[in-house]
Amino acid sequence: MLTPFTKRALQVIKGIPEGKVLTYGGVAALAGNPGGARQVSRLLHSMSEKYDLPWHRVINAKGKISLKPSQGYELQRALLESEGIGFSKNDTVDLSVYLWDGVPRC
DNA sequence: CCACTGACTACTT
DNA sequence: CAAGTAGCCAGTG
Repeated sequence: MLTPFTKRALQVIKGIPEGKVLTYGGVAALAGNPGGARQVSRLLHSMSEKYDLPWHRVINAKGKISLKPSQGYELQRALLESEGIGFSKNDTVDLSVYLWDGVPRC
C-alpha cells in the first residue's frame, strides 16, 4: 500500500503539462510533503513505468538533470526539448520560464 | 518491523 | 562557485 503522499505525488507528476517542468521538491511540496524530494526520486525510479509517469518532466532544484550521461540524461533532455523546453548553455532548464506552479490557469 | 538506499535540498566551509 | 555535511521520508528486501 502506498502512502497518501505517494499517490498524490503521482497525480501531481501526471498533471504536469507539456512544456513545463517541476523540481523534486516542487512535486513533494505539492504532494503535501515538503522535504520529501528524495521520495519523489524513488517514485520516478521505481514506479514511473507502472504508473505511466512523465518522469522526464521532473528535474532537480537547480533546473538540471540529476541523471548522469548513459543513465538516461540524454533521453530526458531529448524528451524535454521535444516538448518545447529549452536548455541554457549550462545544460540547465530555465526554471523561471518552465517551472510549473502546479496551478493550472482557470 | 528493521536496515539500507536513494534521479534531493539547504546550509556551511 | 565547488565540495562536504546533515536532514529529510518512503519503497524494497
